[in-house]
Amino acid sequence: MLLATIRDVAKLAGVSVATVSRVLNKNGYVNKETEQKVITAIQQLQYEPNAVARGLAGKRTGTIALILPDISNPFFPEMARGVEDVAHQLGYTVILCNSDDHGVKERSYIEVLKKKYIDGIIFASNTLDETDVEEMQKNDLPLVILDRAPIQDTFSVVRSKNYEGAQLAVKHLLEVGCKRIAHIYGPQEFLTAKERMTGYEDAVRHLPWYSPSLMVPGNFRIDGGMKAIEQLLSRHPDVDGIFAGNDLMAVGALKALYRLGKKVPEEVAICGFDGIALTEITEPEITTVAQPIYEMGSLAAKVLIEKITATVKANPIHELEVSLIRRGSTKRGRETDE
Amino acid sequence: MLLATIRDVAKLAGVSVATVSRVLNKNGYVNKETEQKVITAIQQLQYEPNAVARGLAGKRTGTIALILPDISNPFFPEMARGVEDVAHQLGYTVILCNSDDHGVKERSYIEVLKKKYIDGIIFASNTLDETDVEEMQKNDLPLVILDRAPIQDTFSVVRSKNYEGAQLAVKHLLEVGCKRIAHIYGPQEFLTAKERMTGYEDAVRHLPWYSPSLMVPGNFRIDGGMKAIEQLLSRHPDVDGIFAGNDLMAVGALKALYRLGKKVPEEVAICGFDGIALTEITEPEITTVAQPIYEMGSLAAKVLIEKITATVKANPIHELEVSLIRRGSTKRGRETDE
DNA sequence: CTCTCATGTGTAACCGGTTACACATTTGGT
DNA sequence: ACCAAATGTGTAACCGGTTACACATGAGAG
Repeated sequence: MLLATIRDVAKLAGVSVATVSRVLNKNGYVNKETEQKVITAIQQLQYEPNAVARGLAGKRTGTIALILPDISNPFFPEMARGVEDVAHQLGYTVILCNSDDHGVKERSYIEVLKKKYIDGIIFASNTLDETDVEEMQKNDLPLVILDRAPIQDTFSVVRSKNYEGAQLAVKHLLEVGCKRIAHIYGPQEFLTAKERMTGYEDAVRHLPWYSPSLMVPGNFRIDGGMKAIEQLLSRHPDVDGIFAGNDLMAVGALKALYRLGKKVPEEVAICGFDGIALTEITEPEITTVAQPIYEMGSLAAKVLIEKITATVKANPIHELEVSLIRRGSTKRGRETDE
Repeated sequence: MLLATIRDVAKLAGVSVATVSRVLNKNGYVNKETEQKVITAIQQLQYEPNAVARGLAGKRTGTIALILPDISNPFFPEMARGVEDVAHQLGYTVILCNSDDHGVKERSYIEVLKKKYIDGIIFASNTLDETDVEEMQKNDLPLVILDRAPIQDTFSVVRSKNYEGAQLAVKHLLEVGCKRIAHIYGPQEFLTAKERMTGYEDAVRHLPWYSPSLMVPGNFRIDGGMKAIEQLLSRHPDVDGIFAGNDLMAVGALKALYRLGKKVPEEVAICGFDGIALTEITEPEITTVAQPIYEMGSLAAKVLIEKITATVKANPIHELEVSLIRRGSTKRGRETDE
């Protein structure tokens, strides 16, 4: 059975295709009675407008793209879910792209996406630079970027309070009685990693025990957290609190400490950052500064679709709150607990 | 700057659009010299064929859809990654859909996807029934289904050996000295859960200690695993081996046992199923029967795209091997270890 | 009693490709 | 030398929508 076209509907309703199109898109003038005839014809034929033809004629495909480093990194599925939920709700469809934070791959995706008349892109990937952004701007492709600084007002940004979150983490570790708090920082090409590190530094630099060597690098992955702990403990065996730049490294830290026979939280307390589900499956569960990951995704989608449909182009910056989730990895006697 | 069209290229090369199209699609006869002129013109204009127009004219959009229950369920990101990698490599784009295993949502996605001239669908979601499949067949939408029985030869199936895997798990638990092995089974509407349960039953039913009450239901999630353990241990305090129907429930079992003060693996050994990354972050790490999750995704994409491009429609059934990954949760003295 | 403007509808061009068909011109087999 | 098949290329219809523009009607303003 072949699908009905707008011309079939027009014929059956005894009107022109233009009128049918007006009914469909609710624009232009249409007489109430005429409209009813058209609606009846549409129902009779079970007519569904062809999205591809629509895309070609109207330059709108109802499709957005989500470019992220790697969907199998546990941070992103929840964000992707947020994006997809909102998009679906608003009648959009989401294309998934894994860039591996690799500029070439990212650009090749953008090429394809432009050819497909994508309506907009959400970038949760970190590679593209100013030039790329300008390039997009020229094609006036609406753009929302996650975890970037709002350097330009030409694109919208969704991020959360990394600096404040880091301070929250340190403050909490101090409260539970830590006397020497180290930080495992992420790759400095990520703004998030940088900001969290600065937050840590500003929170501890005035304290008597502070030393720059308490900061060790990690790669934002589990193995990076493990290596960091080995390195750290050989340098500072007396460390009793760890603020990891993200949750995966916190998991790694926990693992490494366990293998070294250090008790968590009794001997060393750990606090992560991100609030991914993984932090609830370890034993003890890991205290973390949670970003509203799902909301970051859903908000990004909302903002993007607003940009797509809006006539005036605003480029708001959304900075979301983070919150400390206290769990076993920092639970000590001295804490006045709930 | 407006993008060049095929007519611009034709004009510049001094040929007709048909010829340009022939060069583009490498079909029909084209003289070598003519071809060269066209190629030069394409490069000069930086011409990129418009995918939407192509879709409208040729009924091929180079887009496939992946319908899964929930991308934030840790089983699926890796599979999605497999799908996307292959798709991207073969020049296809992937649309992501979360069905929540909800029939209505699934069908609403299918509606939209048909309108968008999607080339094919990979189903990792379990809701659609015979009628739906036939419906797809009528629209001759290529289909690949994961984890379904090969009841019909009208669609392709990718699955792995659940029954054999379950037997593998039980055999391993016996080998490490378990004397009484329980099974936490998943929701029986999932074929996978059913097959794993049958595998377990067939492996233990002849053993002296066997009792049907050693099988307790779980929901394939962490909390389900925890509840199952509580229920199980009150019924059979002497259980010393757990075969969980999937890894999430194995994680839950581990958590619950830890809280009840049972030592893993010394007092109770645990084996999961799936091979998701989560099993490596707990302490001890969890032994599991690993499915080749990434490969299931990449194979599904390969099969689907083959179906899309092939003229003759075969509907192969691919049943992948599973493998036991031995980890801490079943490591006991008596095991002859590597 | 005109004139203007809001309302209502149809025609046909257009979006940017693919491809059926027509029309050469070679090639090669007998 | 003759004719069928292979090679090469162009014209124009088509995919299924959107929309600019033309045209008609009726109402309210001056």
